Parts: sequence; structure tokens; C-alpha cells
Amino acid sequence: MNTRTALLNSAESAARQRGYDGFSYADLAQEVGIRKASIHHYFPKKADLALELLERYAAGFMDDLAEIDTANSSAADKLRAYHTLYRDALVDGTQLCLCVAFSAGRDSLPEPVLRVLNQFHADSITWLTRVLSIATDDGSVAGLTDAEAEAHATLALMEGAQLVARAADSAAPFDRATAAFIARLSAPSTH
Amino acid sequence: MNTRTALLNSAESAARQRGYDGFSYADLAQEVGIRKASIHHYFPKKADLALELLERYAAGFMDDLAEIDTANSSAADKLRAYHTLYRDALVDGTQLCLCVAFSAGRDSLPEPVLRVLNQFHADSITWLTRVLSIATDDGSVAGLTDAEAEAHATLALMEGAQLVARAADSAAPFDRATAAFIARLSAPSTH
DNA sequence: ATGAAACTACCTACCACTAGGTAGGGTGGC
DNA sequence: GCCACCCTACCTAGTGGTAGGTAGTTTCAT
Repeated sequence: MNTRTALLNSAESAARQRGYDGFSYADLAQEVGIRKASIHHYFPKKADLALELLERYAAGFMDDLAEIDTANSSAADKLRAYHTLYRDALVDGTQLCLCVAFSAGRDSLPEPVLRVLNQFHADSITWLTRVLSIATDDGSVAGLTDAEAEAHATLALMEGAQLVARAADSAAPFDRATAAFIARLSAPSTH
Repeated sequence: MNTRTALLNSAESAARQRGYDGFSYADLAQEVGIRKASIHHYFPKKADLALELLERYAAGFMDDLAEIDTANSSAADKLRAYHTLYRDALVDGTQLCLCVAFSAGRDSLPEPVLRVLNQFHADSITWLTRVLSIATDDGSVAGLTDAEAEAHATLALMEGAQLVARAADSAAPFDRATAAFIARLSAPSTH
């Protein structure tokens, strides 16, 4: 594998475990099998690495959302898939969504990284609002009134559920916290 | 003011802004007006400080919950007050609930601190489950089915809403994310 | 009532260690 | 010959933490 990609991969899992301040060039160097100084050849500053890392992550996430859109026809199915995305990102409570991990330590984030982070949130809200609007029309989510308000609530719920799971070092709290949300969705389409 | 208390206060606001790794003895020393080494007189290790800090915070939070219980009779009112607690802790999106701030960087937390953190979550769930059970009976929260599941969801929602607000450095996202929750509560009692 | 002992609350000066980052050199493939 | 790639060696600034000292206060037996 490409050294550059190896560095990004290593940085991603470290950042999702310990946040932006929680991983160092020394860590990456050891894991990738390269000298610390050599990393600067690919990423002159840590800010450069973090920016590319988050951009890659956000892009991948948006791709996943697009794929969810094509693979699932009903709004309820899309939301179930969205939930699975966050659930799978947990990996037994050891890893967070990169955006959750970065949000917490936002004070130490370089400004460009912060912009991408906010863009990620905005894009997530756009997607959720669209799907929840469909759900409002077809009635596949129980008790829906305001799609946009519900979109913000859903995003906060997923991120918060990840956080409590991380604190407990287990995926169980995530499942408990999101059970009520899943219960509101109409039965899966079986075509 | 007591030097010890001044140190705890300074540490609290710093930790709620930047997490456990994000504040140093040097920072505290400067803010309190004392030499760095002198802090060790009160708190030999940073772990000691963090433990006492979180214990104080958790105790204060539980006191607030007890006060909410006596000051509000209806379940809906109690939940509104609970929401206000998290909302007020934000301070324009610059400060998080200490437990949210600590959860994110849980890897660097000393083990005793982690225990108090998990206890805080457990106590919160207990309180929420009790209040939501009452709400299930008196019907003051719309669309309630499982009180305990809803308790976990509510905690995750509050913590997640704080997190997105922190990322945006504004309280507005918190209000948007929790609007749907508030809308489910029956009208305030006016006696 | 007084003087020694002990304690509180700070200080200066330092430790070992890690962080991100830099300067400059070697080497192998196009 | 060039340049991507990786190296050794080093820097500055910070981290939590320690050693040892010093005023001022409290305690207490004589």
C-alpha cells in the first residue's frame, strides 16, 4: 500500500479513538514503519494531514449517503441504513465518527479543518431533511411534524449516542439510545 | 476566594472548553496567579484534580436534579427544566457539560475519573427513567412508549446537541436539535 | 507565657519526556 | 541529472512532576 494512504489510514483510526490532540507524528511513524521526519514529506504540517483526513472522510460519508439513496426506496429504509452507518463506525465503542471526535476538541482544530467539519454537519442536515420530508409525506416515520427540526435532532442523537458508547467503551449504549428512533420507523420494505 | 476552589473553577471552565488534555497546570497557574509547582501542593497529580473536579461537578448536577424534582410537579415541567440545565451549560457554545468534554477524550482519562463519569451517566439514566415513567402514566409527553429507551435517547440527544453546538461555536444548533423534544412536552403548568 | 515543633502555603529551579517542525544528506529509479 | 522518498540529527516549546527551601501560622508541653 501507498505510504501516503497508510499514513492517512493510521491517522484516521488514531484520531477516531483519541481526537485531534490524541495522535502524534511519532505514533504514525511507528505504525507505518517510517521515521517521524519523513511524514513531513507528505504532510508538511499536522494541519495539512488533518484537513486531508477530514476531507477524505467527509467525501466517503457523502458517497455512502448517495449509495443509501439508490439502494433504498423508502424513507424508513434510508433512515435505517443511515443509523447502521453510525452504528458500524463505532467498532465496539472504541472508534467514533471522525466528526464527533473532532467536534469535541474543536479548540485545537486548524481553521480550514473546522470549515470542513461545519460543512459536513450542513450536508448531513440537508440529506436528513430531504429524507425526513419524504417520510412526512408517506408517513413512514411515526410522530413526524417538522422535518428540519427532526433532522437536527437525528444528527444530535447519533453523535450523542456515539459519545456515550465511547465513554462506556461498548456499543450497547448506542443501541439503547437509538432504539426508540428505530422503533418509530415503519416496517422494512420486502420487495 | 479559597485558592483550592479557584483552581477547581479555573480547571472546570478550561476542561469544559478544551477537554482533559486541553488544559495544563501552567494555564491554571497563570489564571489563578500562583506558580505552577504550587498547584501540586493541592493536587499532587493531574488525575487527583480531574477526579475531584468531576466529583464536584457530578454532585452539583445531581443536586440540580433534586431541586428540579421539588420545584416542578409535572413530568413535562421537570423535563423542560432538565433541558434548560444543558442549555445553560453551553454559554454561547463555548462550554460543554464536563461529562461531554471528558467523554470525548476518554482514552486519556485516569481510571477513577472514568468510573465517576460512568456513574454520572447511570444516575442520569435513573433520573430520566423515573421522570419519563411518570410521563408515560400521565401522558404529558407525546408518543412515549418505553420510558427507559427514551431516557437513553434523551441523554444522548442532550449530549449530542451540545457537541454540534460546540462545533459551530453557537448555541443555536442546540436549540434546533432539541426543539422537537420540547414540542413533545405538554403545556407548562401555571399554578 | 513562651519556645520548639509542626503545618500551611507558597516559592525557585530543575527533571525527563514529548510535541510539531526543520536542515540537510543519501540513494535509487526514470 | 533530477527528484521522489526516506534518513539522521537537531531545535524550540511545552508537558506533568520533583526537590528542596522559606515565610507565616498554629499547636502544645513546659
